Amino acid sequence: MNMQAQTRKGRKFDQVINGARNIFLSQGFEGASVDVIARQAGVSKATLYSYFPDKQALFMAVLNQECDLQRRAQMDIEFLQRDVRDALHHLAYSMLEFLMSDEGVSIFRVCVAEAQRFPELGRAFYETGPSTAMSHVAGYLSTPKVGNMLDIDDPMKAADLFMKLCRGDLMLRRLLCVSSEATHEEVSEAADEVVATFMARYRKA
Amino acid sequence: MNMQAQTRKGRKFDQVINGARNIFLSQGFEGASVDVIARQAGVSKATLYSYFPDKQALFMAVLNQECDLQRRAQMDIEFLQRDVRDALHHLAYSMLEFLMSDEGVSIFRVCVAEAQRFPELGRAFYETGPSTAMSHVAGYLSTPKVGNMLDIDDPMKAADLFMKLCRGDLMLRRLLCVSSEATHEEVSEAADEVVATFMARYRKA
DNA sequence: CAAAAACTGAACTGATCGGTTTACAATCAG
DNA sequence: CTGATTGTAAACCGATCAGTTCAGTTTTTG
Repeated sequence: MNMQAQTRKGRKFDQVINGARNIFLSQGFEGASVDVIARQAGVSKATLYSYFPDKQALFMAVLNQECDLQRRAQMDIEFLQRDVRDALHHLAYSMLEFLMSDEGVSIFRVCVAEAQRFPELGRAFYETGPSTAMSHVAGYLSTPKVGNMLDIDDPMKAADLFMKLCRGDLMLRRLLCVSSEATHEEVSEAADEVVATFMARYRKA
Repeated sequence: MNMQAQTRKGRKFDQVINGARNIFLSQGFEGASVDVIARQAGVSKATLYSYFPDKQALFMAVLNQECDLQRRAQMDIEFLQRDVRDALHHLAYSMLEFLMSDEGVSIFRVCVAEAQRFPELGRAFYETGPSTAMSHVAGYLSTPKVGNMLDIDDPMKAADLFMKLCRGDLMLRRLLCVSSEATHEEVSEAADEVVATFMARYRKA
């Protein structure tokens, strides 16, 4: 039997979560009405409430799932066997691509907006998102291959710098809806700048 | 007569704006109820509605005022007659202090949260806040005094870097309510790091 | 002091919200 | 087929919300 997960508690579970995801990420918590979520999910309100005790629980479930997605998305950073400069560029590029995507911007926006109302949420997002990403980068920066090329005393601090460099004006403009999705060229150029600055800061004396 | 400004249209105008500011900045737009705002302002709801046609107009008025404050706060960055390294440190420190303050975090949070719902808002905040700040920094970086010390080809790009360096993990943790207000030591240390990285990137060849 | 302007408090409207209930239909397991 | 599970649609509840109204009080002004 391969239906142990699908039929866990009802057929429409995924519909509910996905519908809620769409609405919450675009409207925020207060802005999203349960009726609209149910309609978007193609599900009756009663069904929705048979899965989740209340709106808040549904919200947290959506964000938790999103945090898991974030976590998994960072796993493919591991194949960094190449030249250090190339690897850093690849790292910066894929990080920028996620940060600038509609999905990345939406999640970040919602988490920042609701962090006060839902204290656990902000922490959970930080841990599964930026924090683990930073750890991964720090891990790579501790590699002997990198050590041969750059003079990094504090890998965590260096990883923080690397991520700072990725969150520039480009991302700010997206968060504030000043500009829409960036072109591949803009992103690649930004990644170049990240690498240039990072290597300048940690070049061997 | 010194009451030309106080009595412009009614005595309670400032009370209304200040009350609304408190509630909007801490609760967001949807989360703030007009009754609560009126109570916080020490004013009747009827009075509030005699000043502003609706909740949205009040919200925009508050944020516009806040943008003006931001603009004015950056004017005192001008006294930069000292040593370049000192000036950059001073710049970074005061910028970090604002970014990390309760006020700075609240404004940023609300603007990011409501940028989709109020398209003008995101742009207005970006222009009066980060954008003008960046221009000011770029202006300073174009100074001959700086030119003697550093090799800056594109001042705007350099200013973007400078500001990126200020928005690090420290600020992210505040936005997501992972940690509360930072100590002066942390801020000063962060400012050191900003200057070190910036000067490494743009050192004379 | 007197008239005008500003303000109050409370009641009220109509809409929307989160959440529940009910009476019924579809699906599925044995 | 049968009976239990799962889902639906719509009405419904109490609360809250933005915004209005109004009769009466306070403040300003001349």
